[in-house]
Amino acid sequence: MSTADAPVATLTPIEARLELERLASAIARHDHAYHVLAQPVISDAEYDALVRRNAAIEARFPEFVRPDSPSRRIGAAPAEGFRKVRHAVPMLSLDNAFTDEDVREFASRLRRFLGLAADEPVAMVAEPKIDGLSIALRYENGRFVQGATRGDGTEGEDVTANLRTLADLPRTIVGAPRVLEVRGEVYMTKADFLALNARQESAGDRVFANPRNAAAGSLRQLDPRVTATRPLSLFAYALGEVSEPVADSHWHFLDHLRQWGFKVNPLAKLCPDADAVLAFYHQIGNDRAGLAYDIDGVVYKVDRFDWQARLGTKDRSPRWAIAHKFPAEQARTRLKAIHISVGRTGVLTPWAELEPVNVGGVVVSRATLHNEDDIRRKDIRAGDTVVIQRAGDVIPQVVGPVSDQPRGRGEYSIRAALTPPGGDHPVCPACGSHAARAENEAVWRCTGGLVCPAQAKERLIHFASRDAFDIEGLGEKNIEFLWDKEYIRQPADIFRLGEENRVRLQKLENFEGWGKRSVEKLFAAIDARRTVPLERLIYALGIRQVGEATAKRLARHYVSFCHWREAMEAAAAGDDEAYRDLTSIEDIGPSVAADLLAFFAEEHNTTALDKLVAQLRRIDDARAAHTGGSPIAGRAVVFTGTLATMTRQEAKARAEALGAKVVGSVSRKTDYVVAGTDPGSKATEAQKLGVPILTEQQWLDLVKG
DNA sequence: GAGCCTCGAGTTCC
DNA sequence: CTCGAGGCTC
Repeated sequence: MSTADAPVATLTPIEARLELERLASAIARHDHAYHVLAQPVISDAEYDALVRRNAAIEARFPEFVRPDSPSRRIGAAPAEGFRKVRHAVPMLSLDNAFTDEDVREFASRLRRFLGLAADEPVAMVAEPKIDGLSIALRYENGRFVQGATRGDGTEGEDVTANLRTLADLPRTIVGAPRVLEVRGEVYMTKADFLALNARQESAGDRVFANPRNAAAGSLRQLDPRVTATRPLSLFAYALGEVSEPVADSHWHFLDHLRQWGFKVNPLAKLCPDADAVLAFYHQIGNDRAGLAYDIDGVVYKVDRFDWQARLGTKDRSPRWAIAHKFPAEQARTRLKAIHISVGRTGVLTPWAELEPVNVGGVVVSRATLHNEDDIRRKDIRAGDTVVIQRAGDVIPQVVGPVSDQPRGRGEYSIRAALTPPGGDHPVCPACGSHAARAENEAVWRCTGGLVCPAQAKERLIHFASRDAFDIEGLGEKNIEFLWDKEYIRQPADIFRLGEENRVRLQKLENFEGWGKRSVEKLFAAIDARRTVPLERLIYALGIRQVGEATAKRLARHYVSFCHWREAMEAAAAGDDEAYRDLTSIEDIGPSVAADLLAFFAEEHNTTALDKLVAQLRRIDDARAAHTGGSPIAGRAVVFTGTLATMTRQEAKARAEALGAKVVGSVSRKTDYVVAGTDPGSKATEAQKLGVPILTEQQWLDLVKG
C-alpha cells in the first residue's frame, strides 16, 4: 500500500508527513549512490521526479518541511553540501621565503637541526608551486576511494565524485601499498581558463576572475556532471597516510607516482644544494609567463625521507619544506581617505578607502593600514596614489605611495584624526571615550571598554562566531541588526531572544529580510548551543589575550566551569596560591594573567557571566589532555650533555611530538633526565632529587616502546 | 638580553 | 595572512 502516486492535493497531513520522511531517505540514498558510489540505481528522470514530488508536498504542507529535507540540501550553500572528511595526516601549509637570503637561512636551519657541518650540502627537490587547490586522494587496495579538499588542514570536504571526473586522476593503481594517500594540486591551465570563460560568457553564466577561482568553483560543484564539463588538471606531489613505506626519498617517490600513473610536474628537479635551488628559482621566474599554468613560487623539499622524519613539523608547517614565493602582483590606485574602525578589544585600526582596483583578478576597495607606525614608516597620506598588493595573494596591503604622482595633503596623524574639531584630546570615533596609545604598544585604544557600543557589538560577533558559540545564522549582519533594534546588549540576551520577541509589538519575523522560517531557524540554532564545551565558553568571553589556544589550556587545567571560575575569582581577590597555579600553566605569564584577573575583578563582567550561565543548559567539562599511548606523554624531561644521535633541538622536538614537556632545569617535578656525554650539573641535581637518569640509548628505547 | 616560537587580533573578498 | 607581543630558551 503506497500513497507514492496519489495526487498531492488528496494527501492527508499524516500521509504527507510519512511520505516526506520516505522521500528524504530515498533521495539521500540515491544521492549517495550517485555522488559517492558513482553507481546510480535510478535514472536521472526518475530522480528528478522524486525531487519534484518532495517539493510539491512541501509547498502544500510547509509545516512538515524536515530539517534534513532534500530541498534544503539542494538549495543550500556548497559548503553545506559536502561531507566533512578528517585527514588522517594533517594537510600542513608551508612557511614562505621571499628572498634568496631567506632560502639560505632555511638551509642553514636545516643543517643546524640535523647537526650537519656548515659546508655539508642538503639535497632538495625543487618544484613549481602551482596556483590551484590542494587535495588528498585516498587509494585502498589500489582503488581510488576518496578525495578531499584541504579545508583547514585538519578537516576538508569530500569531493570524491567530482574528482572522479578528472582525466588526470588514476582510478586504479598497480603495485601500491594497501592504503595510499597521494596529495596534489587541482588546477586549470591558462588556455582552458580562457576557453571556459568565453563559454560561460556566451551562455550568460558568471565568468571567473582567474584560473584558480575557476578551478575552485568547478571542483566545488554539487553536481559532478557540471564538474565533468570543466577542464581540470592534476599534478601529484606529496604523500599522506600510507600503510607501508614506499620510498627513501622524495625524488624516488616522484618516480613511483609516475609509475602509478599520476602526472608529476616535469619541471621538478633534484638540486644538490641551496645554490642549485636558487638557480632553479630564477630560471623558473624567467620562464613563468610561458608556462601553461599559473604558479606563485617554487617549493623546496628536503629530499631524504629519513631527514624529513627527523626534522618533523612545528605548529602548522613542516620544518623540511619551504615555499619560495614570487613577488606579489601589484597595482596602483588612489587612496581616497583614511578611516578608523573599532575592534573587539578597543583597538583603533586605520584603514584605507581605495578607488576600486583590480589586483591579480580581484577588485580591492579597502585595505588595512595596521597602525600609526606603519603609516608613518611608509608615509601614507589621504589623496596619495599608492601601490597595492595582495599578501599571500589574499589580504590586500598598501605598499606605499608612488613617487611620480602628486602627494596627498599633509602628513597623516592618527592623533589629529581622532581629535574632534575644537576638542583637545583624541577620542574613540564610536563612543567618544578617551583614546590613547599605551607607552609600549603599537596601537591606539578606545578606553570606553564596557560603554563603547562598537566594542560591545564586536564582542557579540566574536561570541557567536564559528570557533566560539558557533551560532548559525548569527553573523555580523544580523548581530548588527539585533543590536540596532535593541534586542541584544550582552551574550545572555542572545538566549533570551525568543522570549523577547514574544513580548515585542513589532515581531522579528515582520522586519524586511526576516521570514517566519528564518526566525524559527535562528531560534533553533541558538537553542542548539545551550550546551557548550568549557573551552568554547572561555574563548567566547573575549577576554584580552585569551584566544583559542589559551582557552583550551585553561579548560584543560581547571576541567570544570565552577573550578575555573572559583580559581579566577580567588586569584583576582589576591589569593597567592591561585595566582601561582594560574601562571604555572604553559604560556600564561604575568601579562595574560593580569588580563584574565582584570576581567573577573570587574563586577559588570561577572554579572554578565552569571546571566549567561543561567541561560545555558550545560557546560561540558574539558577532557584532560589525552596522554595518548606514548610512555612519555605528559612527562617532564630534561636533556643534558652532548647527545650522539640527534641534536638537542631535535631531541626536544621529538619528545614534544610524543606529548612530553621538555624543560630546562631539574626539579622535583621532573620525570626523567636524559644524560649524554659530559653531563653537567643537571645530572648531579637529578641524583640529589632522586629523579631517574637515562642514557641516550635508554631514552631511545623508552620512546620506541 | 637576544632570538625563536606561538598566540592573538584584526582583516579582505566571494 | 601579517604584525606585534608574550613566554620561554639559551
